[in-house]
Amino acid sequence: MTESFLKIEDVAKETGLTKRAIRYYEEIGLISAPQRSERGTRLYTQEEIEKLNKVVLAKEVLGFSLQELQQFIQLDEEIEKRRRDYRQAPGPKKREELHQLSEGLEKQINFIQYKMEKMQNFKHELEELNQRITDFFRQERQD
Amino acid sequence: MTESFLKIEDVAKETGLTKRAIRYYEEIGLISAPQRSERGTRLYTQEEIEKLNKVVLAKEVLGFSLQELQQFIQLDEEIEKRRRDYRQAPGPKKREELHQLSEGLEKQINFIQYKMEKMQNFKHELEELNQRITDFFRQERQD
DNA sequence: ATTAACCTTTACGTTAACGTTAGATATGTT
DNA sequence: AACATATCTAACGTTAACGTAAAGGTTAAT
Repeated sequence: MTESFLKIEDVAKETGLTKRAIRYYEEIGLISAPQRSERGTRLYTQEEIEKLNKVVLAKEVLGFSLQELQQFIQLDEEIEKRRRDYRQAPGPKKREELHQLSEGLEKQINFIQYKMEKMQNFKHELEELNQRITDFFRQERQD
Repeated sequence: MTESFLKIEDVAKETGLTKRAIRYYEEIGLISAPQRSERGTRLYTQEEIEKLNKVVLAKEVLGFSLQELQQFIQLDEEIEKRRRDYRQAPGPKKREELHQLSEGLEKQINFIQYKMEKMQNFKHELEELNQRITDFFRQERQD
């Protein structure tokens, strides 16, 4: 019946990570420590799995190191926190922090934009090469 | 007067790599060995620099490992070779090779496409976060 | 009740991609 | 000619991101 706690192997299967990697991510503080059962077994929530999936995606797709990811996550969490804390009462110092957060975000956005443009170029080159090959076959059929 | 040979430090400056990295890339076969002076000093051509710059770009932007890059480069070189060799006389076995090249290219293209889509999603998320922050400031100005 | 299959921590091993140091030449400058 | 610089090879060092093995405890099933 009590079905909602997930052990580490379930998490591993859902994220594609190994159990070792998951523990390692926790060890270096990339993800926060999950709840434990009375005997010490790690129990994960669905939310934590989604967080891990995000990590995996950002790592594999963006090619970020775990250190870089840590900064992203930190950014993300601070924003979440701010959103809760200062909904009605953003003090004057906090506004400065918000500005800095925004600047950090813009930097990251530009960086991704830059990467995407370069990737587009690269893709274009590959497509041109492939076009030449298929052109060759087409030409041959007209023999 | 003889100005056209570039020593390794020049290459390092133009590519942003270290001398060690350049020798290492040669060592693992990522780039081919350049000419040497009589006494053994590596002498690079402009073409080789451009090749290295491509490597740097692909590594940093695409987040590829040197192993993955090796496959890309191999692909690229084989295509170049084929283009010279079989312009008029593509034997029957070679046509099979061409097909395989094309398949390899398409895989890589799809892979890049996949990456770009995920990056787009990621970028969107960051932009939404940033939007919330700037929205907050805008709202405040209407106080 | 004894396997089998999990979980845990601890700790040493591994691979990629270089960094660093050493020792021997080479080149360029005054 | 001497001196600072740069180049070479060879070899050991380093860091990140885990892999793997050992030793022990728990739970599930036969």
